Order: sequence, then C-alpha cells, then structure tokens
Amino acid sequence: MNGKWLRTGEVAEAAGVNVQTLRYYHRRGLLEEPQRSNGGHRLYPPETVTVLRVIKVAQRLGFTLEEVADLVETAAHRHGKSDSGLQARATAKLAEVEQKIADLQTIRDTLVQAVDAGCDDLVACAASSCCPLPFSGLVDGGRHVDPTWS
Amino acid sequence: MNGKWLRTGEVAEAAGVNVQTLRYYHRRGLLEEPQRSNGGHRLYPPETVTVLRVIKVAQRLGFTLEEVADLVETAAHRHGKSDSGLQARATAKLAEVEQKIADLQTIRDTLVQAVDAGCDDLVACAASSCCPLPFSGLVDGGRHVDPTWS
DNA sequence: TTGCATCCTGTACCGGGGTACAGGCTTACC
DNA sequence: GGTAAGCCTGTACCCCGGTACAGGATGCAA
Repeated sequence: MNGKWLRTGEVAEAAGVNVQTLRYYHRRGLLEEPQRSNGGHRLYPPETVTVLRVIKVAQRLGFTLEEVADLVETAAHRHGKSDSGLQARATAKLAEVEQKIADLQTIRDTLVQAVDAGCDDLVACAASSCCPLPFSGLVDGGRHVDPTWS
Repeated sequence: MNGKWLRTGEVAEAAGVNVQTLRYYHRRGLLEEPQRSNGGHRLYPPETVTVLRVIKVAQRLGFTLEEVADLVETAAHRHGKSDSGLQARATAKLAEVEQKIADLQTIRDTLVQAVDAGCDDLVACAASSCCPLPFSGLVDGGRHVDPTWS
C-alpha cells in the first residue's frame, strides 16, 4: 500500500512543516508514533504527509490542535462505523467563524468611523463627546467577545 | 483638575479590569507609574480610568498591547503638535482587519462546502478527489496567512 | 489600638502553537 | 572506515495577554 518509508526530515519537508513541529504533534497526540529503524530513527509511511496536510487544513478552518487531535482520533477509531461527528463539529465551527466575522465587521466599521471623523488622539477623543469610538459601551458590553480576537 | 485620588482597586473596578492586569500594564509601559502614598500605595488620578478605557477600545480595534503602548506614548509626548499618526495607524489596521475578514470568509465558505458535501472523515476526504477541502492548496499557498488567525 | 481589607513586591503559571539548543547516536555516501 | 548530515532525547525558551500565589506592609474604621 505504501512506497518506501520516509524519514522525519522528508516528511516535514513534504508537508511543509518544521521537524520540531512534527515532534510537537507527537507529544500532542496528533500523530501516532511510527515504526523505528534499528537505530531508533522514525520511519513514516507516506500517508503521514496526508495526515499532516489534514491537520494544517483543519487548523486553517479554525480548529485548535486539541480539536484536531480529537477529530483525527475519532476518525481513526471508527473505521466505517459512520458519524465521526465531523459534520456536527464543522457546523459548530461554522457558527464560531461567523461570529468572528461579525465581530470583525463591527471593528472595521468602528475603524472606518474613526478615520472618517478624523480622530487623532484617543485620549482626547475619549474625553470629548463627538468621537465615534465606543469608549463607554465596550467596557461594559464588550466583555463576552472571544478573547482570542482582541 | 481632578477630584480625589483613586487606589489601585478602585481604578481597576471603575475600568472593569483586574488589579493584576493594571500592574501588568505598568510593566508593559502602557500606564505611567502614578504618585504614591507615604506607605507606597499607588494613588491614581481619575483620568487613568479613561486611559484604561482607551486601551481596551484600542485592543478591541485589533491593536496589540505593544501598538497601544506606542499609540499612547506618542499621544502623550506631542501635546498639540498635531499628527499622532493615529490616522495612519488606523488606516493600516483597517487593511489588516479587512484581510482577516476576507480570510475568515474563505474559511467559512470552505466549512460550508464541507458540510454540504457531507464530508465526515478528513483523512478519507483528503485521499479522495471529490472532497471540496483544499488539502493541497493550503499547504503551499496558505502559509502567508496571519498565524494568529489559524 | 486592634483587626481586617487592601495593597505592595517578586515570581511562577496558564493556554496556544510552536522553536531552539545541547549532547550524543545513526545513516549514508565516498 | 571515515566523515558529515541527519536524527535522537530532554529541556528550555519564545510571544501574547494575562492570572495566581506567597509573604509582608499599609490604610482605615470601630
């Protein structure tokens, strides 16, 4: 099923990933420990490159490494039993992403207003009432926002 | 010009910020060290609350603490000399935010496609050619994306 | 004056996603 | 068989934005 074994550096190179990152993924449980040579060097099947690409895509889709680990593990253990939960997770992630987009659009609109209004000193603006920046509003109302987007 | 002095806890409370965070901001150079009581307790002027609100708003607009520190320091040192650079920075930040929105929209579209296509196993999808997920594309082309949005 | 809340400093830790370095062993090629 | 590149392990460090804890000192009110 597979051609020849790949060494750590080859897998990393092929997947566009740092060698240290590969080890990091092993520690995090995202990759299974592969076979070893007699001398203890890891020997990966070529599929590992695909798995790494999958990890990168999932990250790109907004999943944390922990979520990716969960996703990959679930997929590995079911083998055709159907429903890895990917559908549900993707749907949930979609809602998160849409929320983030909405938050960013608010931020964008606020920036546009600040630029249009010619604000040039935040501290002065905060003291005057003609500034469009939401100095009072956000402190009270903006604290439920996902902190990773601050 | 100012009423009475505020203690650390009062400032933190008024600005909706943790006391430790206040100290952290001092360390980061976002806040000047205020006066002290004879016993060494900090005594803040009421304006500090405004400065903290400004910091929070700026963070919310996507500025890092380092950028905020820079912004606040510039504003503090010019005193009417005009042009704090806020306009330029806000414009630059606006471009960043718009890029992030565009990235997230791509991500959203991809998630929607994955859901619509009924993908239920990333590794399997990566191997088949009918999956909408960009397994090969992103590894090569997606690496210039702001890593904080991964 | 006593007692408790608040504040002080320094230092360590959290999560998320890695990266770097030291010191030694293996592999591959000439 | 020699040598250099590559790999191994463990551990420490990076950024970012805080948060927590320990062990004292101070402030304020009763």
